[in-house]
Amino acid sequence: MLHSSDLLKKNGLSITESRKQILELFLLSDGALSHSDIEKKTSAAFDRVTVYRTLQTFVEKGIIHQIPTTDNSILYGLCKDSCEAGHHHDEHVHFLCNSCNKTICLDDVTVPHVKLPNGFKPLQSAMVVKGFCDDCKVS
Amino acid sequence: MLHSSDLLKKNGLSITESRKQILELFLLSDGALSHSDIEKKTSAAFDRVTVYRTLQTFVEKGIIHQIPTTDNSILYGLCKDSCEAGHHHDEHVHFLCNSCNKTICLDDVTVPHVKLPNGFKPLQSAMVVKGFCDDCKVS
DNA sequence: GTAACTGCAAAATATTTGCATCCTT
DNA sequence: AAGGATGCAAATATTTTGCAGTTAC
Repeated sequence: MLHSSDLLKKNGLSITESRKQILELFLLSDGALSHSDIEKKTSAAFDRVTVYRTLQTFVEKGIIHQIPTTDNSILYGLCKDSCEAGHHHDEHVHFLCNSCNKTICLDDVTVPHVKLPNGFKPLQSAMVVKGFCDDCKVS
Repeated sequence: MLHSSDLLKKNGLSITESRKQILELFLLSDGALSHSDIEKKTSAAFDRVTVYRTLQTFVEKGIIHQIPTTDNSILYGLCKDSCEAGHHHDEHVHFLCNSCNKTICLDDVTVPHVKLPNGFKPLQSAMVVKGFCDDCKVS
């Protein structure tokens, strides 16, 4: 298991309490996290501003990526190893469970290519599927 | 061309100045609009609160739909005729242009089905493709 | 006339910025 | 020791709520 300190070091970031703990949350979480999730899970141990700045830094370094949502919030998910600074490989499908409300990165499900109208040049795609996850499905 | 008053009437909404003008914006716009787009385009003729409530009403009635974004904002796009209250048919692809920054509903491009891991039950999918649109493409 | 809609005020919430202090290297 | 990261204060922005006055039907 990759430890948070290693991951920080690998990305040229200095190792601080807030970065370690916030990154640890992502490593342990099975779903994506929002800013407020992080505040709750760290019991507001860190200043709100620090959380904003830490998340921003992680996104810039390619440690986490942003997941599109239809409410006005941003969700963040851990990137796979293959992500690099400024060059996200986040073309996997995100799954949002209507029951437990977790958002899960389906790292192994890649976003399919679609045929666009003439003249449109696609560069990257994101996909969010809603439904019931494996734990919540009615079988 | 469908007129805003007809569309309001069809959805059982009373016809007011703000609803007419905001809906007109959507009918004339070639891209999706955010709350602040609407404030700008109406020159703040209406109270900010009215805009919030109008957009919410339109979403409930199925006149517009929300488009997922990775910044913390909500974009709204006009629904096709087939949308009904509480039952959106917005499974089309949304295109976000990196150059002109417009978000366009590609009504004719439906979101493809993806094979999910065992146990996941999909109900609806959303897809956003980024790139260059027809107007901005480098040819 | 009545129910629904709007605008205003204000509260609640979220985000950004500047700066002094502290911590990592 | 030096540069970067944090916390605090405060400014700014966004969203929600209650209520009184106005408008559509």
